[in-house]
Amino acid sequence: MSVRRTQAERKAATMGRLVQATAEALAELGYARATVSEICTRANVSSGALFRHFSSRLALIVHTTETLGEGQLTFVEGLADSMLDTADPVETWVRFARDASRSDTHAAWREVMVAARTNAALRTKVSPVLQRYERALQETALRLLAPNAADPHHAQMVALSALHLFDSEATTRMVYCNAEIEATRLTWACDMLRRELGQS
Amino acid sequence: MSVRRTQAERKAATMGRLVQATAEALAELGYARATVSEICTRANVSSGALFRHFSSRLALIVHTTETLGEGQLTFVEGLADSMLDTADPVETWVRFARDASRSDTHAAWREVMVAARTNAALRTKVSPVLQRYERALQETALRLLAPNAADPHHAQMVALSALHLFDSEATTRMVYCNAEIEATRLTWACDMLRRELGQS
DNA sequence: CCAAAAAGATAGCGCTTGATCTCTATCTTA
DNA sequence: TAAGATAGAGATCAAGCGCTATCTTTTTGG
Repeated sequence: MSVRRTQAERKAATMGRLVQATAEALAELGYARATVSEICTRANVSSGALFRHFSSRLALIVHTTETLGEGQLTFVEGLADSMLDTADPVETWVRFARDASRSDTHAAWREVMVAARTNAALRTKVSPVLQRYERALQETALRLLAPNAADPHHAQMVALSALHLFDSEATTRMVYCNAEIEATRLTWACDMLRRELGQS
Repeated sequence: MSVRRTQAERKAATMGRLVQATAEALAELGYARATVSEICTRANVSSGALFRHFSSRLALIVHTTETLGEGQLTFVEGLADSMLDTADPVETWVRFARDASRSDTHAAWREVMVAARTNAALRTKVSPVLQRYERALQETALRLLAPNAADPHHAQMVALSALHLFDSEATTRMVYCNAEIEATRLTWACDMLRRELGQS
């Protein structure tokens, strides 16, 4: 070892490991069981070191949530950029919606949001993060799906509703999975979205 | 006081109080913080008494979940019965979907389902409960919305997807509420559902 | 009316939690 | 290179957890 690193580099490295470990623990174990010691074990960092960089478990989780949101946004924006002149943006959007909803990233994100409902301190910290995330997502949806929509608000609402479709499905499918419905829902979502956005 | 009751009545009464207290604690505090002592305080029952009737906290929560599911089902079936020959069953269904999604009952239900994703013991116990619930809901939806549907499976999927729309909304609206979208979504859901079911 | 049984209350056990404290290792600056 | 600042380690703490053993109260059946 003995690679010489600046303090800033050391700090960034361990903070990065902590954020990733937090996301994994949230996805695998849920909010309540993503404990400080669990996260420290996964990140290979002592609890003393954790509390040097984050004032509390709450601060660490909020920071992790922000990072997850930013990651998702850059991904979907890149997706939109590369698909702007594609034949079928609706299929791209629906596929993204389902895949993203089922990802570990989204599982961690949802754990935080569900916990925020009953945790006032977490909620106030995370509410603006969710707001920024949804706003950015709306804009990207509009840009990709209905750039010339007569009623942009309506088109955005429809696009976000498509996300909701798979978001709720992803929440319960780990408990009880209805494969038949899931398959038909995917194709139906594409058809329905085309119909609903087509009248612009 | 000193009202003389049979042992069966005493037992049923305290079990009922425990179930209701569990549901309230789940809705208000979430799965992790719906602790045994919290539930006992709300139900005015000692923890010793709790563990006489329920072998573990898990057993109590599973039993509460079953009770909540049955309650929802009898409610929606009653709704369907009284609305069978109504002019606009779609509006009834969508209104029910949104109101139910926002109820404390559903909040408690969702807490259990979210916890089940990362809790294997809870998941195996609660999976058949969710399965029965969804099956019954599908049948009722079909009976109310599209009794003569050419493709019953498709109609059921569309009806359940409408539920998902508001379910996901209800999860996040406590953290960040977009009133504008919520309002337009309600009317759009009715219109969309009519279009999608109308082709039977 | 009274023993047996069932229901309920109380105390506390073993364990885990988030956070803090002290101390050492490493890096930075003069 | 010495002095000071930052990063990390690890023991420790009070509080709260699910659960059980034990005791008291209420109901039951002969």
